Amino acid sequence: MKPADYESLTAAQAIAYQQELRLQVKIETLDKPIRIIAGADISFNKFEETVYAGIVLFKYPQMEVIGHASAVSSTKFPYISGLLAFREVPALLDAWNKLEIKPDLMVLDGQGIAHERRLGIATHFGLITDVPTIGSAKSRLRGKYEEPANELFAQSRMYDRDEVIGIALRSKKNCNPIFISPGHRVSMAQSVEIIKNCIRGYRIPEPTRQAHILVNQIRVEHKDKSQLSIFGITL
DNA sequence: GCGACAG
DNA sequence: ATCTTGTCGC
Repeated sequence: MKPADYESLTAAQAIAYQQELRLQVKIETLDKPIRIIAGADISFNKFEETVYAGIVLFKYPQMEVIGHASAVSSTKFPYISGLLAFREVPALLDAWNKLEIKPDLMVLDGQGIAHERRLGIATHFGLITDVPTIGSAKSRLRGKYEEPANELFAQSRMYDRDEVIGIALRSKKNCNPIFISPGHRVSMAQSVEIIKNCIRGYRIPEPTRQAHILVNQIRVEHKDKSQLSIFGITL
């Protein structure tokens, strides 16, 4: 199954595919050094099928931006909780293929294994590109956890039954926690350490924060361009 | 049946 | 996710 064919899947088929992919997920220690890290995100206008995907590259752990790539794509797959990857991965893959340099690890906006079938978007993307990934979500999808103390980097485990599927991390004091989980080919402990190293005074870690800024401005520019054409203005 | 529900 | 001004708290 190719990401380009996700559009034709029904929700039931998508779930069945996740059950297949689940068997290939590797949550293990990454022993290769991380020199380049990337952040990825998607933006779109409500009610429209166009999606804007972007990936930003950073030197790690300095976190200096060293490059980026983006792609404008289209999808008919609706947003369904638990099936986010089928809507966003195809566009992200387009941006990924345009990348001059491939990162050693990528941070995605969403869950890794902190998912009902352990197949959040970060896990899904890592699996099909064979790149180590980490999921950094702004809200919880799955798992019970206790509120982390209101101190920088306070954390608490997220449980699904007896399994630890993620960590609720206070990335900034007086802000709600973010939810970290390994996506593919990295461990839980590494995932949290790496994300902590990516925090630069904001609640959202730099990789996804910068990727979000990138795709948002691309979307707005694209919107301005289509608005101008309505008025018959050409540039 | 009811509540929950990444982006 | 996106639409949006002010506003309350650290």
